[in-house]
Amino acid sequence: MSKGLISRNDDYSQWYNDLVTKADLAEHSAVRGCMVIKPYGYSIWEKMQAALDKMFKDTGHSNAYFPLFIPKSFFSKEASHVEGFATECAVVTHYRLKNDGNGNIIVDEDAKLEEELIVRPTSETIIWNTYRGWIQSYRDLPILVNQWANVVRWEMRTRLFLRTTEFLWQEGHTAHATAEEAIEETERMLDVYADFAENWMALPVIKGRKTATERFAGAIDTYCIEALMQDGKALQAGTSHFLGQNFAKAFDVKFTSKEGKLDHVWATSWGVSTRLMGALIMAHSDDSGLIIPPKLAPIQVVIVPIYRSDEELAKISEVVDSLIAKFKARNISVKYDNRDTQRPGFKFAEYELKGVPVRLAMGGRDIENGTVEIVRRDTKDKQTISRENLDLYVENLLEEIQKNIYTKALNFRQEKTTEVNSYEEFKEVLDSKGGFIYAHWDGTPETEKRIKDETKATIRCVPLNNKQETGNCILTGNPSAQRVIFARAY
RNA sequence: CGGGAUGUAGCGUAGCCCGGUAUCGCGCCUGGUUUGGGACCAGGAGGUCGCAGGUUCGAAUCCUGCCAUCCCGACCA
Repeated sequence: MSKGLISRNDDYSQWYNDLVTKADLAEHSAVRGCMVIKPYGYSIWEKMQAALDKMFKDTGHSNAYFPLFIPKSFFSKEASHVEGFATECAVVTHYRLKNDGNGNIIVDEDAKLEEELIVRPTSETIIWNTYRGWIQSYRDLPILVNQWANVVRWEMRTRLFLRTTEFLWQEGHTAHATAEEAIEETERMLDVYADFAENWMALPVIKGRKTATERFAGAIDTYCIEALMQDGKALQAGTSHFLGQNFAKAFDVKFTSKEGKLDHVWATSWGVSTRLMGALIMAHSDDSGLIIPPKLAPIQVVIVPIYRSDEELAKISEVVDSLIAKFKARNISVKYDNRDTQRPGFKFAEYELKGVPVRLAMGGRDIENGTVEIVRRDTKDKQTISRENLDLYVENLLEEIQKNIYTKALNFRQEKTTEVNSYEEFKEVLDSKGGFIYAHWDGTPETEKRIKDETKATIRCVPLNNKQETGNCILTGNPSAQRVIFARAY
C-alpha cells in the first residue's frame, strides 16, 4: 500500500476509489461490477442496518424474506415496471452444468428452465404476488413488511458502493386499505430516511418528489432524499414510493372493506442501499482519509501507546485498561492498539485513513503527568488534557464531532446552493460551482430532457413544502409556479 | 454497444519501437537497532510477463485471435 491519497481537488473520482480500497472498506471482486465488502466496511453497514432496522420496527414494521428469483412472467404484469427494469436483468435459464468430455464444464442444454427466472432487481412483483394470498379483508390490513436483501441490476458502468451490479439494501413493501393511509406511510418512511441521514450519517438532505420522468417504474409518486457531495454532485440517498393500486391491480390483490365493498389494495415501497456507504464517504471525508460520524463508527476511540520498553508498555496498559472499562460503561467503542509491529506514526496515519473519530495517545510523559494526548479526526485538533473524567470528556466530544460534521456538510450545501433566473446563468453556475440549483421549470418532460441533454443536469426533486413563487422557465420562458432543484448527479 | 487506453511479483512500475528468460519502489520474511506523526541497516523470498495460437534457433518484446480492466459516451427505479 502506498502512502497517502490523491487530493480531492486533483481527482475527486480517484480520491474516492482509492479511499474505499485503502481504508479497507471494499474492493473489486473477480466478478465484473461486483464488490467484496471488507470487514471494516461491512461493520459500518451493520451499524447503519441496526439503526434503520430499529427505526422501521419503531414505526410498526416487521422483517420478512422473499425469494431471490422471480418468474419472468411476473415482471410483465405491471407494464411500466417491466419497461423500467427490462434492460438490466440477470436471467437464469438453466439449472445444471455438465462435463463436455474435454474437461470443460458447460451448461447442460437439456436442463433448460421451462420459465426463466429473473434475479430480483427489486421485489414488488414477487411480494405482491404473495400478498394476494395474505389479504382478503380490511382486517388483514395494513401489512407493514420490510426485507433486508441483495438485488442485482445489470448496470453498464459500476462504481464501488455507488452503483454495483449486486448490492445490499432494504426494501419495505406495505399494503393499505386507503390511498390516504398509503401516502401517509410513504411520507412517514421518507421522514425516517431523512432522520437517519441527518442524525446518524450527519448528512443533510432535501426531501422532495421526483418528476414524472425520474419516477420509479410502476409508482404514482416517488419521494426522495437528495444529498450533496463534496464535488458538487447530487446523490439520491433514499426513495419512498406511493404505488397506488398499480401492483394490486397487476396481481389482483383485493380486499373487502368494512362497508362490504371489494377494492384493490393500496401500496408503498421504500428503500435504501449500500449506496449510503458511498454517500457517507463522499460527504465528509478529506485528503487524509475517511471521516466517519461517531454514531456510525465501528471504532469510536482508538488508544495508541507510546513506549520504549516492555516495562513502560506495561505501565501504560494498566492505565489504559481502566480507561477502557470506563469507556465501555458509557457504550463507547474503543480499541487499544498495542501492536508492537507498527510504530505510532504509522498507526496515527492509519486511523486517520480509517476515520476513527477520536484518537488518544499515551506515553511515559502522560503516565507521569496524568495526561493524555487527544486528537479529533474531523478537525485534527490535537491537545494534551488531564485524564480526570476522560470518559465523560470523550463522550461529549463524540457528540460534538457528530454535530460538527453535520454542520460542516450543511454549510457546504448552503454555499453550493444557488438560485438562477436564466439558462445562461444556469449553465454558468453548473460548470463553475455545481451544487443544487433552484430554477423555474415549465413542468414539461420535454424541457427537462432538453436541459439534461444539453447540460447533464437533472431535476433532483421538487422539494416538499416548496416556496410557491411565480416565475418563468429558464429554458422556455413559460410560466412556472415554483422553483425545482437541478444538479448533476451520481 | 461506439471512441480511446492498459494488462509484467500482493500493489505501483521499467523494459516492448530495435527479439537473447525481467528493472525499480512499496509491501512481505529473518536478524538487529528503533518507537511522541507513515523508522533505519543488513540479509532473504516471491514472476504462467492477461489467455491461446503463429513467426523464430530463441518472444514480455513481432503477428493473429480472444479475454479482462480503466477512461469518455450511450445506459442508470
